[in-house]
Amino acid sequence: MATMRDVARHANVSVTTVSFALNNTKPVAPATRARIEVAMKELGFQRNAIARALASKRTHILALLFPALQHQFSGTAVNFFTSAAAKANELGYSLMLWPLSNDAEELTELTTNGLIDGVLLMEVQLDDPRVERLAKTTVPFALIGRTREPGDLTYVDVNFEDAVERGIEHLVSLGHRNICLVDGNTPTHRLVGYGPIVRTETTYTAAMRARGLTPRMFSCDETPAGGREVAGHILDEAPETTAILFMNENAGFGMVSGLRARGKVVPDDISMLAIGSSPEIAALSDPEISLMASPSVELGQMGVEALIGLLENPAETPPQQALVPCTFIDNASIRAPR
Amino acid sequence: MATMRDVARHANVSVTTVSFALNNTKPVAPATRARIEVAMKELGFQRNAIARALASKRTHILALLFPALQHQFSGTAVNFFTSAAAKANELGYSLMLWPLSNDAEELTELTTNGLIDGVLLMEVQLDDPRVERLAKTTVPFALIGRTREPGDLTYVDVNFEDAVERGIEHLVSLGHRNICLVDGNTPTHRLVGYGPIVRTETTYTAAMRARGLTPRMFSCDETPAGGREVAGHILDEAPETTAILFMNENAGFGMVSGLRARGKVVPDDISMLAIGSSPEIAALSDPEISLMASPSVELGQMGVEALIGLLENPAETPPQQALVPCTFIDNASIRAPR
DNA sequence: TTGTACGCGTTATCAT
DNA sequence: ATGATAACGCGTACAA
Repeated sequence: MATMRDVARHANVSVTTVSFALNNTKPVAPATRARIEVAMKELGFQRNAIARALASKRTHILALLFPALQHQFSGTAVNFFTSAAAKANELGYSLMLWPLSNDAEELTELTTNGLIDGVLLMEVQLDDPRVERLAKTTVPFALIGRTREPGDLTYVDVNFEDAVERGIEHLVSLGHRNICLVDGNTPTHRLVGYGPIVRTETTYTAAMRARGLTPRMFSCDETPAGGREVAGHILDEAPETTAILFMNENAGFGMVSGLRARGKVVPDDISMLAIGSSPEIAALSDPEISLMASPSVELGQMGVEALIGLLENPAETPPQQALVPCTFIDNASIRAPR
Repeated sequence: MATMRDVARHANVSVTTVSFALNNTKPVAPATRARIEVAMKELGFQRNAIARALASKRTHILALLFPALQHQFSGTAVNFFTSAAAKANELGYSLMLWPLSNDAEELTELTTNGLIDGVLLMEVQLDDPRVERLAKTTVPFALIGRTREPGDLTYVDVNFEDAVERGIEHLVSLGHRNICLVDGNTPTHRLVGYGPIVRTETTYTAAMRARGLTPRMFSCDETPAGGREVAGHILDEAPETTAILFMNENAGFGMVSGLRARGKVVPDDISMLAIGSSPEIAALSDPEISLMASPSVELGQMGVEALIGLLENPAETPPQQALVPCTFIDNASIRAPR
């Protein structure tokens, strides 16, 4: 591998000048710059990222932290990873993957060994211990999702409130008045408080009341079996239901068949609208489920952008805080009530 | 941040000794080692990964390369990423994500800037240009999947041949004799040759012939719509079919409903067996699809292990080449023919 | 067993 | 506009 010294010699200049030319740190005479560029081509030179990092104290590496134990996390995750990594590359950064068990040690080690410039935190909970821990370090970080009180933390989150509000409005405009909500029900969610679910429940309740309608909430496991079961509950306990709003991708499949088993057809008898699902998964259902699609690609891109912004404009005010709307995709699971 | 110099001073030794103690490079007197450890604790010392890399010429960073444009790639991908990253961490490495467009430049830049120790290549095609390019560099690399002629390249791949063979055997043992194959049909697959599909078709044909049965192959888009369409073709062109072997996760959903639309029920009238699918996705179908589950977690782990083996035992013979079997999960889509 | 001193390939400071 | 030279923090001959 050719080093800057080789290039410098080859071009009859000092390494300093080569560095200036490469980084545009200081003006370099066009003629010398040309010589340098020729030398670089001839030697196939490429700057050593490690030496660069050691001298400049910036590695241009970002860490993507996510819980090692996934729950649902299906179609959206890959899109998210991919778009985040692509955007990072585009901006001259690399993205590192850190599946963390809930071990505190790891996190501190990771953030203090000088390998990374910043951290992107996925699957943020309402009261996330990782956030508190990171806040004590000096490593810049951005959240995907947000805590209960984000303060001036940098974050990018899905605008579930907006999605629920628009979803209900759409259903109501079609004539639905008995709309129930079904969400997930894992131990994690109930214990630590999973933002999307809590915010969705809150918004749902408020949006229904604001229209003089009665909120009816159900929960079930994030499995088709859970969906079949809850379908029965809904028909038993809220038989007047004409539309179901749900943020439980996997259970959706079971709900369709659970309803069918009881003689109810989607969408003829009951409409269904998924919140925060992915188009790929929703399209697998029969009928294809209409959904408020989670903006996973945008989330990945914006998260990276926000973090890099934080790194490169240290004292930016105000902090980057973005709520990204879902996209309504009207497939075949909604129609006006009879 | 405390450096080794600080620790050395604090413990009244030289940095050399600290380094020896940390790396076990040379023996260190128990007493000195104790003093050093105390000093490290008190100062909260942690080695700087970058300086370490610069001096040792090993970054302990691996790159995971995958095509930026995904096709199917759903449930398995997240598991794969996660398990690979976790295994890397466990072995003292970090995993970097590189969604590459098919741009040659990027690849060479990436491999010559000294940032990574080795490369893990995903979604390897039968004649993969990336492999040829990498072979010309000095960067060690391992394949997930394999080329037509892997030679002595290090790779880990799914044993599709075994999965198909076992799948057919299972169906035949239940009495099925008219088993057709459905696979994917994207431009990429047809043009460059996608190993899993080619190998599956070959094995399927051979396995059928070996049993005196007639192979019938169909292809369709990797969408539910594609599945519905091909279901019609199958009923028209091969009405004697009693079982369908398919490696087209998304189309599977469409096939079930396409068959049902023509009055055929899975599994009563026709059995279905997915090859290389994921349990999560297969469970979403109604009935739940029986499958040969892709060993994505093992693949991620083994790929990383193989690569690290290559890095740390430079002249290992023979090269690590592993074929990982699928796991048969018998859900509810198979039964004996009438 | 421990220490001295140099090298790794850049960036950054201070001259010129 | 360009150049010497000192960091950056750690690994490792070589010496003692």
